[in-house]
Amino acid sequence: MSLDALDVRILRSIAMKETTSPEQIYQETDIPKSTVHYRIENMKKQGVIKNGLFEIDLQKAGLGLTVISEVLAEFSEGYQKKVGKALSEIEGVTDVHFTMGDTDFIVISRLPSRAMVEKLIEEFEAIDGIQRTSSKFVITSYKGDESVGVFRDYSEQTILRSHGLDETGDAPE
Amino acid sequence: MSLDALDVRILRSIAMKETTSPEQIYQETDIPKSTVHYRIENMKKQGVIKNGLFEIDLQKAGLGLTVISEVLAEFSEGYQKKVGKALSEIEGVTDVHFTMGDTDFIVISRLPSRAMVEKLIEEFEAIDGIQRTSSKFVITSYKGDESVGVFRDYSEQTILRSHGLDETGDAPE
DNA sequence: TTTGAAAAACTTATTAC
DNA sequence: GTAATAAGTTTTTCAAA
Repeated sequence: MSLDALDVRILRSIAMKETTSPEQIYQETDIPKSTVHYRIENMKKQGVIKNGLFEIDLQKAGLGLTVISEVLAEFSEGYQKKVGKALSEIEGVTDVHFTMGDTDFIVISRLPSRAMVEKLIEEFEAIDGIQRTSSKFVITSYKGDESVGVFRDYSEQTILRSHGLDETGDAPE
Repeated sequence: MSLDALDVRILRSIAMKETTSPEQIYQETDIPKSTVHYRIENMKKQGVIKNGLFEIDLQKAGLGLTVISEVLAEFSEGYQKKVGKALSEIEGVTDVHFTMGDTDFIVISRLPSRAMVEKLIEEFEAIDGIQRTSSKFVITSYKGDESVGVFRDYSEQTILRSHGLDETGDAPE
């Protein structure tokens, strides 16, 4: 199953406006209620949308690659908050935990493809105060592999590309 | 803000039946629709429930302690799946990722209190094939500190106790 | 705070384009 | 895939306890 531009716009709207109401999704996206309804039912059938709370299956939504990173930052007054926020804003990052001990941050990211990992690491290292990062790939997630809010964490473009589509929703030539 | 027995039953029902519909919650819990509605509105006002998709604020729900554990397991045929499942079933565990590299599993748990950490580690180490674990506390989560499904991961008892209540929902003598 | 019943709002199905 | 409408359900409100 592959999502198209309409699906992605609907899923993003669900995540951004935090609603599942066809009426509200219509107001946000201008996609007619009846179409919204039709698409959502389809995505349910195909397992992309998992329940009445509209949890998203990350695999099926094209975000099947999970990366766990340890991020070491240098100490300076108030650095923790600044770095924490900067990490949170990187596309694909879904969890940022500041921990006790020598590692500082544990960051979890969901990406469409291996190609985006390099970009992710670069963005980590571009943050002022970050000293060192160490990332590992997740092979299988036995728990915690769905999410309600992920679509907040990506541009429409990124998701479309992960399904082999350009911004219009057509396959690029 | 503190949840009571009714709130907890409603939140669990939302997580288990995967719905936010007052009608369905009523069928599961026997709490009248209008009461369900009243309680949900209250929890929204207080920030326990965060949006139309009913994401739960873990802090406010009494699950504010996050623990990240590395779990090293010994290799044997098919051990990965067995251990992954066993880890997933431990109360409080919300994420289990099997990774490339020497660490094997990264496990994330949400707990009501420090008192439950010891129990958690014991349960890890009781699993057949687990060699070594290393856990750290999360001090602040800059992202990823809400969840739709958490209430699936606890018994009603555990949540009630974390709010200083016994199984009837009354404060114990 | 709880509740049952009434009113209001919304979703879903249907039809035609 | 869209649009409009009608039918069916559901949520939400409300006044009383």
